[in-house]
Amino acid sequence: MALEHAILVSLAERSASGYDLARRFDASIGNFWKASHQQIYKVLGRMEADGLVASDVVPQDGRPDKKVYAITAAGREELAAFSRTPARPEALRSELAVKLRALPFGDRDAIVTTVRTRRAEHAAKLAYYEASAERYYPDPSAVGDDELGAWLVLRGGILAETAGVTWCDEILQTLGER
Amino acid sequence: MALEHAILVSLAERSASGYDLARRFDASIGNFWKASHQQIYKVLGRMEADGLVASDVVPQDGRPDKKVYAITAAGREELAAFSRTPARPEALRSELAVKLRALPFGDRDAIVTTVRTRRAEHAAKLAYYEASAERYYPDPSAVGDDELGAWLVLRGGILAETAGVTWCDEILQTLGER
DNA sequence: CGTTGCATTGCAACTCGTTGCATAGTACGG
DNA sequence: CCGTACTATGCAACGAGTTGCAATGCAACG
Repeated sequence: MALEHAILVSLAERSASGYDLARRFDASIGNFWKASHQQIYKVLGRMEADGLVASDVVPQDGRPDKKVYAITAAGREELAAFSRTPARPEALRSELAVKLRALPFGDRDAIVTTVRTRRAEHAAKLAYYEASAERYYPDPSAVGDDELGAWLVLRGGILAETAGVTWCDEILQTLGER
Repeated sequence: MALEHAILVSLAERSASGYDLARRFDASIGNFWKASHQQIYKVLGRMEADGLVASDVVPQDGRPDKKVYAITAAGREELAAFSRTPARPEALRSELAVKLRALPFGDRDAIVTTVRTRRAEHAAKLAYYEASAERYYPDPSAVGDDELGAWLVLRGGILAETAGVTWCDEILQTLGER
């Protein structure tokens, strides 16, 4: 389970409440690892029971209390141990691929529409990633050592989304020709 | 749930037993949608109860009996309906990305080793896809209409694996320089 | 003859993640 | 004043998928 480790990374960078984490997952970290707030609360509870994180209730005025979580020494150890385990090959699951193979048995126009939508999604993410890169790392050779991971992940996102756009274009062109 | 639909596609192309399906998923279809044999048997059972597939026990000599599944009319309808529904955005999950963000808190050398392994996996898959393309579709402009889906999926695999290799190379180069 | 491996089906227990719902106070626009 | 939206936490039920195990019989290897 890598959600646990994604949370540990996020908390190692900065302590946060479950709510904060959910928003971070919606933004930066969620670009490569999605999680709903329910899942985050659930996992945080177990992680606290396991001693990987510790919480501190912070009262606020005008708002509900916050439970701010911080990573513990055991959590840092777990994170280091995680970095030492080899990543197992990722199971890729492409619903679009299933739909494409369903071409002879399905509705061609509907599938084309789906591909167009998918293309737009890839293009939007790509634009977002490129804007982030431009904004935070205008000079790639000057990226600090502690930002290196984030920068490389961003690069991965750009490469993946570019490939996604290219694929969709190829599909649309091929299907358009026939 | 798209496993159901991947099975329907596979059975629409040709009837098969659960065991056969598991092997197909290990080979062609599994390149974009993995499934274990247990999962396949479970889903097949439910699909039969739902009337999407029908089974026929075929005795064999020297081997256990086979339960050969065929798609039903209702199954074909379901497949057509599936092709009409828009695919929802895929949640990408990259364990490698989590490890990269863990760089400042983990073991750099171990992460580099992981990336090397991952690069080799991407390269192997890419070589396999390219060999398949060369073998089955030597002339892309001559791909038949009924093979179109499979061909486009193969192209998607090639694009994705190429992007994976490129990403790994970038990571290794960047980390090697520092 | 024993072991390993293939062919074939399946169950049980578990983890991971999703969906839907509940609660509760504050703030803001119409 | 009413509805909507944001901050904040969480439970319950379900569905999807993994891991581990079991059974049976044949073939091939050593």
